[in-house]
Amino acid sequence: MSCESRAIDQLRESGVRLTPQRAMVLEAIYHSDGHLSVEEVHERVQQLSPYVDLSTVYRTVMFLKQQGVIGELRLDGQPVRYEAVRFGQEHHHVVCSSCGAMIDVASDDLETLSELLDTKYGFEVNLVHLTLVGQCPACRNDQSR
Amino acid sequence: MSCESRAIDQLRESGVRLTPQRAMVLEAIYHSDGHLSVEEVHERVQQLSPYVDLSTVYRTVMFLKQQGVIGELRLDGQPVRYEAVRFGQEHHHVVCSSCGAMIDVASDDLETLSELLDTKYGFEVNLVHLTLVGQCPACRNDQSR
DNA sequence: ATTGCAGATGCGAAAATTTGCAACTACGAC
DNA sequence: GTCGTAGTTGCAAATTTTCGCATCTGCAAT
Repeated sequence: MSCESRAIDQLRESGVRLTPQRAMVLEAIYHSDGHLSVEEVHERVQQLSPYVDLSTVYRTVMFLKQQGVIGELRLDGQPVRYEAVRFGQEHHHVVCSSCGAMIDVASDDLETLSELLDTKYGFEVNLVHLTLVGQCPACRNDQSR
Repeated sequence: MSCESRAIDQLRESGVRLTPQRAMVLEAIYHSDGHLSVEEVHERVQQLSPYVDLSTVYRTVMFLKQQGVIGELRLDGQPVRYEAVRFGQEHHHVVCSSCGAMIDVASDDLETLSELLDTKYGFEVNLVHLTLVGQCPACRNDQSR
Protein backbone atom coordinates (compact mmCIF):
# COMPACT_ATOMS: atom_id res chain seq x y z
CA MET A 1 0.00 0.00 0.00
CA SER A 2 1.45 3.28 -1.08
CA CYS A 3 1.69 6.22 1.22
CA GLU A 4 -0.94 8.24 -0.63
CA SER A 5 -3.59 5.52 -0.53
CA ARG A 6 -5.41 7.20 2.28
CA ALA A 7 -5.66 10.42 0.30
CA ILE A 8 -6.96 8.41 -2.63
CA ASP A 9 -9.63 6.83 -0.44
CA GLN A 10 -10.59 10.28 0.73
CA LEU A 11 -11.03 11.44 -2.86
CA ARG A 12 -13.11 8.36 -3.70
CA GLU A 13 -15.39 9.00 -0.77
CA SER A 14 -15.84 12.60 -1.83
CA GLY A 15 -17.26 11.34 -5.11
CA VAL A 16 -14.82 13.21 -7.29
CA ARG A 17 -13.19 11.71 -10.35
CA LEU A 18 -9.96 9.92 -9.86
CA THR A 19 -8.03 10.30 -13.09
CA PRO A 20 -4.56 8.91 -13.74
CA GLN A 21 -3.23 12.47 -13.83
CA ARG A 22 -4.60 13.21 -10.38
CA ALA A 23 -3.19 9.97 -9.03
CA MET A 24 0.22 10.75 -10.50
CA VAL A 25 0.34 14.26 -9.11
CA LEU A 26 -0.67 12.90 -5.74
CA GLU A 27 1.99 10.22 -5.96
CA ALA A 28 4.70 12.71 -6.91
CA ILE A 29 3.88 14.92 -3.96
CA TYR A 30 3.36 12.16 -1.43
CA HIS A 31 6.54 10.35 -2.42
CA SER A 32 8.58 13.49 -1.98
CA ASP A 33 9.82 14.43 1.45
CA GLY A 34 9.92 18.18 0.96
CA HIS A 35 7.85 20.80 -0.77
CA LEU A 36 7.64 20.68 -4.53
CA SER A 37 7.07 23.55 -6.92
CA VAL A 38 4.59 23.07 -9.75
CA GLU A 39 7.49 22.73 -12.14
CA GLU A 40 9.03 19.98 -10.05
CA VAL A 41 5.73 18.15 -9.79
CA HIS A 42 5.42 18.38 -13.55
CA GLU A 43 8.89 16.92 -14.08
CA ARG A 44 8.18 13.98 -11.84
CA VAL A 45 4.81 13.32 -13.36
CA GLN A 46 6.31 13.40 -16.84
CA GLN A 47 8.69 10.65 -15.87
CA LEU A 48 5.64 8.51 -15.27
CA SER A 49 3.71 9.72 -18.28
CA PRO A 50 5.35 12.13 -20.73
CA TYR A 51 2.26 13.79 -22.17
CA VAL A 52 0.80 15.25 -19.02
CA ASP A 53 0.55 18.96 -19.60
CA LEU A 54 1.81 21.65 -17.27
CA SER A 55 -1.61 23.29 -17.23
CA THR A 56 -3.09 20.02 -16.03
CA VAL A 57 -0.63 20.03 -13.17
CA TYR A 58 -1.71 23.56 -12.28
CA ARG A 59 -5.36 22.57 -12.35
CA THR A 60 -4.67 19.41 -10.42
CA VAL A 61 -2.72 20.94 -7.56
CA MET A 62 -5.47 23.54 -7.19
CA PHE A 63 -8.02 20.74 -7.10
CA LEU A 64 -6.09 18.60 -4.63
CA LYS A 65 -5.54 21.60 -2.40
CA GLN A 66 -9.27 22.30 -2.32
CA GLN A 67 -9.86 18.67 -1.49
CA GLY A 68 -7.52 19.10 1.43
CA VAL A 69 -5.10 16.31 0.53
CA ILE A 70 -2.19 18.60 -0.28
CA GLY A 71 -1.15 21.91 1.23
CA GLU A 72 0.12 25.06 -0.38
CA LEU A 73 3.15 26.97 0.80
CA ARG A 74 3.36 30.49 -0.50
CA LEU A 75 6.39 32.49 0.58
CA ASP A 76 7.37 35.88 -0.79
CA GLY A 77 10.17 35.63 -3.30
CA GLN A 78 9.84 31.89 -3.72
CA PRO A 79 7.85 29.73 -6.07
CA VAL A 80 4.64 28.32 -4.68
CA ARG A 81 5.22 24.86 -3.26
CA TYR A 82 3.01 21.95 -2.39
CA GLU A 83 3.32 19.21 0.16
CA ALA A 84 1.42 16.16 1.30
CA VAL A 85 -1.16 16.54 4.04
CA ARG A 86 -0.64 13.17 5.72
CA PHE A 87 -3.33 11.86 7.98
CA GLY A 88 -2.40 12.35 11.62
CA GLN A 89 0.43 14.70 10.72
CA GLU A 90 -1.58 17.76 9.79
CA HIS A 91 0.40 20.86 10.56
CA HIS A 92 0.94 24.50 9.80
CA HIS A 93 4.05 26.52 9.15
CA VAL A 94 5.67 29.47 10.80
CA VAL A 95 8.39 31.19 8.85
CA CYS A 96 10.94 33.63 10.23
CA SER A 97 10.80 36.83 8.24
CA SER A 98 14.46 37.60 9.01
CA CYS A 99 16.33 34.36 8.41
CA GLY A 100 13.78 32.23 6.62
CA ALA A 101 13.80 29.44 9.20
CA MET A 102 10.62 27.44 9.12
CA ILE A 103 8.99 25.33 11.79
CA ASP A 104 5.99 23.09 11.76
CA VAL A 105 3.16 23.79 14.16
CA ALA A 106 0.83 20.95 15.11
CA SER A 107 -2.78 21.39 14.10
CA ASP A 108 -3.82 20.84 17.70
CA ASP A 109 -2.18 24.11 18.65
CA LEU A 110 -4.88 25.92 16.70
CA GLU A 111 -7.73 24.04 18.28
CA THR A 112 -8.51 26.90 20.64
CA LEU A 113 -8.79 29.30 17.74
CA SER A 114 -11.05 26.92 15.89
CA GLU A 115 -13.39 26.70 18.89
CA LEU A 116 -13.42 30.45 19.32
CA LEU A 117 -14.42 31.03 15.70
CA ASP A 118 -17.18 28.50 16.11
CA THR A 119 -18.68 29.85 19.34
CA LYS A 120 -18.21 33.52 18.50
CA TYR A 121 -19.00 33.63 14.79
CA GLY A 122 -20.64 30.26 14.08
CA PHE A 123 -18.05 29.50 11.42
CA GLU A 124 -16.68 26.01 11.16
CA VAL A 125 -13.19 26.80 10.00
CA ASN A 126 -10.97 24.48 8.08
CA LEU A 127 -7.61 25.22 9.61
CA VAL A 128 -5.52 23.41 7.05
CA HIS A 129 -1.96 24.20 6.23
CA LEU A 130 -1.69 27.82 7.20
CA THR A 131 1.52 29.76 6.78
CA LEU A 132 2.26 32.37 9.40
CA VAL A 133 5.09 34.85 9.37
CA GLY A 134 7.06 35.94 12.38
CA GLN A 135 10.46 36.04 13.98
CA CYS A 136 12.32 33.04 15.31
CA PRO A 137 14.00 33.14 18.74
CA ALA A 138 17.48 33.72 17.32
CA CYS A 139 16.47 36.68 15.17
CA ARG A 140 14.53 38.23 18.02
CA ASN A 141 17.75 38.25 20.01
CA ASP A 142 19.81 39.66 17.20
CA GLN A 143 17.40 42.46 16.73
CA SER A 144 17.36 43.53 20.37
CA ARG A 145 21.16 43.79 20.54
CA MET B 1 -4.89 64.96 7.48
CA SER B 2 -5.51 62.09 5.12
CA CYS B 3 -6.55 58.71 6.34
CA GLU B 4 -3.30 57.05 5.37
CA SER B 5 -1.11 59.50 7.27
CA ARG B 6 -0.55 57.10 10.11
CA ALA B 7 0.66 54.44 7.69
CA ILE B 8 2.99 57.01 6.19
CA ASP B 9 4.34 57.85 9.62
CA GLN B 10 4.90 54.18 10.21
CA LEU B 11 6.92 53.91 7.01
CA ARG B 12 9.00 56.95 7.93
CA GLU B 13 9.82 55.48 11.29
CA SER B 14 10.87 52.22 9.69
CA GLY B 15 13.50 54.16 7.78
CA VAL B 16 12.34 53.03 4.36
CA ARG B 17 12.13 55.28 1.36
CA LEU B 18 8.92 57.12 0.84
CA THR B 19 8.59 57.63 -2.87
CA PRO B 20 5.67 59.34 -4.60
CA GLN B 21 4.72 55.99 -6.12
CA ARG B 22 4.48 54.38 -2.72
CA ALA B 23 2.46 57.26 -1.38
CA MET B 24 0.08 57.07 -4.33
CA VAL B 25 -0.44 53.33 -4.03
CA LEU B 26 -1.06 53.79 -0.34
CA GLU B 27 -3.51 56.58 -1.04
CA ALA B 28 -5.40 54.56 -3.64
CA ILE B 29 -5.81 51.65 -1.26
CA TYR B 30 -6.60 53.69 1.83
CA HIS B 31 -9.13 55.87 0.04
CA SER B 32 -10.99 52.84 -1.24
CA ASP B 33 -13.53 51.18 0.97
CA GLY B 34 -13.22 47.68 -0.39
CA HIS B 35 -10.46 45.44 -1.65
CA LEU B 36 -8.64 46.46 -4.79
CA SER B 37 -6.92 44.23 -7.32
CA VAL B 38 -3.50 45.23 -8.60
CA GLU B 39 -5.11 46.31 -11.84
CA GLU B 40 -7.53 48.57 -10.01
CA VAL B 41 -4.77 50.07 -7.92
CA HIS B 42 -2.85 50.74 -11.11
CA GLU B 43 -5.83 52.48 -12.72
CA ARG B 44 -6.32 54.74 -9.73
CA VAL B 45 -2.67 55.56 -9.44
CA GLN B 46 -2.49 56.41 -13.12
CA GLN B 47 -5.21 58.97 -12.64
CA LEU B 48 -2.85 60.72 -10.26
CA SER B 49 0.26 60.17 -12.34
CA PRO B 50 -0.01 58.53 -15.75
CA TYR B 51 3.48 57.10 -16.09
CA VAL B 52 3.50 54.84 -13.07
CA ASP B 53 4.21 51.38 -14.38
CA LEU B 54 2.22 48.28 -13.55
CA SER B 55 5.37 46.48 -12.45
CA THR B 56 5.98 49.25 -9.96
CA VAL B 57 2.52 48.70 -8.55
CA TYR B 58 3.30 45.00 -8.16
CA ARG B 59 6.55 45.76 -6.40
CA THR B 60 4.92 48.38 -4.25
CA VAL B 61 2.00 46.32 -2.98
CA MET B 62 4.47 43.56 -2.12
CA PHE B 63 6.55 46.08 -0.25
CA LEU B 64 3.64 47.67 1.58
CA LYS B 65 2.36 44.26 2.52
CA GLN B 66 5.69 43.34 4.05
CA GLN B 67 5.67 46.62 5.92
CA GLY B 68 2.32 45.64 7.33
CA VAL B 69 0.39 48.70 6.18
CA ILE B 70 -1.75 46.86 3.66
CA GLY B 71 -3.18 43.35 3.72
CA GLU B 72 -3.44 40.76 0.99
CA LEU B 73 -6.57 38.81 0.24
CA ARG B 74 -6.01 35.73 -1.85
CA LEU B 75 -9.09 33.70 -2.72
CA ASP B 76 -9.21 30.83 -5.18
CA GLY B 77 -10.67 31.86 -8.50
CA GLN B 78 -10.35 35.55 -7.80
CA PRO B 79 -7.62 38.06 -8.44
CA VAL B 80 -5.44 38.91 -5.47
CA ARG B 81 -6.78 41.94 -3.65
CA TYR B 82 -5.33 44.44 -1.23
CA GLU B 83 -6.88 46.48 1.52
CA ALA B 84 -5.82 49.03 4.06
CA VAL B 85 -4.66 47.87 7.46
CA ARG B 86 -6.04 50.73 9.51
CA PHE B 87 -4.64 51.33 12.96
CA GLY B 88 -6.98 50.01 15.60
CA GLN B 89 -9.03 48.13 13.05
CA GLU B 90 -6.63 45.26 12.35
CA HIS B 91 -8.56 42.18 11.43
CA HIS B 92 -8.53 38.88 9.63
CA HIS B 93 -10.95 37.26 7.24
CA VAL B 94 -12.95 34.09 7.28
CA VAL B 95 -14.50 33.08 4.00
CA CYS B 96 -17.27 30.54 3.54
CA SER B 97 -16.15 27.92 1.07
CA SER B 98 -19.73 27.21 0.04
CA CYS B 99 -21.34 30.59 -0.47
CA GLY B 100 -18.40 32.94 -0.44
CA ALA B 101 -19.66 35.01 2.49
CA MET B 102 -16.84 36.77 4.23
CA ILE B 103 -16.61 38.05 7.78
CA ASP B 104 -13.99 40.04 9.58
CA VAL B 105 -12.41 38.62 12.68
CA ALA B 106 -10.85 40.99 15.19
CA SER B 107 -7.13 40.62 15.72
CA ASP B 108 -7.72 40.20 19.43
CA ASP B 109 -9.41 36.89 18.78
CA LEU B 110 -6.06 35.49 17.74
CA GLU B 111 -4.24 36.76 20.79
CA THR B 112 -4.34 33.34 22.45
CA LEU B 113 -2.75 31.74 19.41
CA SER B 114 -0.07 34.38 19.33
CA GLU B 115 0.81 33.71 22.97
CA LEU B 116 0.88 29.97 22.41
CA LEU B 117 3.31 30.28 19.52
CA ASP B 118 5.51 32.47 21.67
CA THR B 119 5.60 30.28 24.77
CA LYS B 120 5.73 26.97 22.92
CA TYR B 121 7.99 27.75 19.98
CA GLY B 122 9.59 31.07 20.88
CA PHE B 123 8.31 32.63 17.68
CA GLU B 124 6.97 36.14 17.74
CA VAL B 125 4.34 35.83 15.08
CA ASN B 126 3.00 38.68 13.07
CA LEU B 127 -0.66 37.77 12.87
CA VAL B 128 -1.59 40.26 10.21
CA HIS B 129 -4.43 39.89 7.81
CA LEU B 130 -4.87 36.15 7.65
CA THR B 131 -7.47 34.57 5.43
CA LEU B 132 -9.11 31.44 6.76
CA VAL B 133 -11.55 29.21 4.93
CA GLY B 134 -14.53 27.53 6.48
CA GLN B 135 -18.27 27.26 6.45
CA CYS B 136 -20.67 29.93 7.57
CA PRO B 137 -23.62 29.13 9.85
CA ALA B 138 -26.16 29.13 7.01
CA CYS B 139 -24.21 26.72 4.82
CA ARG B 140 -23.55 24.41 7.74
CA ASN B 141 -27.32 24.11 8.14
CA ASP B 142 -27.96 23.56 4.46
CA GLN B 143 -25.42 20.81 4.34
CA SER B 144 -26.86 18.89 7.32
CA ARG B 145 -30.35 18.81 5.86
C1' DA C 1 22.20 73.84 -0.61
C1' DT C 2 25.06 70.05 -2.48
C1' DT C 3 26.73 65.47 -2.73
C1' DG C 4 26.87 60.42 -2.69
C1' DC C 5 24.80 56.33 -3.19
C1' DA C 6 21.66 52.52 -1.81
C1' DG C 7 17.63 51.61 -3.29
C1' DA C 8 13.43 52.58 -6.51
C1' DT C 9 11.50 53.22 -11.02
C1' DG C 10 10.17 52.57 -16.02
C1' DC C 11 10.58 49.90 -19.71
C1' DG C 12 11.03 45.83 -22.34
C1' DA C 13 11.31 41.04 -22.17
C1' DA C 14 10.82 36.65 -19.82
C1' DA C 15 8.50 33.57 -16.95
C1' DA C 16 4.56 31.91 -14.54
C1' DT C 17 -0.24 31.04 -14.46
C1' DT C 18 -4.83 30.86 -16.37
C1' DT C 19 -8.22 30.08 -19.89
C1' DG C 20 -11.05 28.50 -24.19
C1' DC C 21 -12.25 24.72 -26.44
C1' DA C 22 -12.57 20.30 -28.95
C1' DA C 23 -11.55 15.64 -27.90
C1' DC C 24 -11.43 12.26 -24.37
C1' DT C 25 -12.68 9.43 -20.16
C1' DA C 26 -14.19 7.92 -15.36
C1' DC C 27 -17.84 6.07 -13.51
C1' DG C 28 -22.82 5.47 -12.42
C1' DA C 29 -26.99 3.53 -14.57
C1' DC C 30 -28.65 0.04 -17.19
C1' DG D 1 -20.26 -5.33 -20.48
C1' DT D 2 -22.11 -0.93 -22.91
C1' DC D 3 -23.91 3.70 -22.86
C1' DG D 4 -24.38 8.46 -21.68
C1' DT D 5 -22.71 12.35 -19.83
C1' DA D 6 -20.59 15.55 -16.67
C1' DG D 7 -16.28 16.51 -15.74
C1' DT D 8 -11.07 16.34 -17.39
C1' DT D 9 -7.35 16.79 -20.36
C1' DG D 10 -3.96 18.50 -23.92
C1' DC D 11 -2.91 22.07 -26.64
C1' DA D 12 -2.47 26.78 -27.96
C1' DA D 13 -3.16 31.36 -26.86
C1' DA D 14 -4.07 34.97 -23.59
C1' DT D 15 -3.16 37.00 -19.39
C1' DT D 16 -0.82 37.93 -15.19
C1' DT D 17 3.29 38.44 -12.65
C1' DT D 18 8.20 38.78 -12.28
C1' DC D 19 12.76 40.22 -13.64
C1' DG D 20 17.09 42.58 -15.71
C1' DC D 21 19.04 46.64 -16.16
C1' DA D 22 20.06 51.53 -17.16
C1' DT D 23 18.48 55.61 -15.25
C1' DC D 24 16.70 58.22 -11.61
C1' DT D 25 15.80 59.85 -6.74
C1' DG D 26 14.99 60.06 -1.57
C1' DC D 27 17.38 61.18 2.10
C1' DA D 28 21.39 61.23 5.30
C1' DA D 29 25.72 63.39 5.72
C1' DT D 30 28.31 67.33 4.88
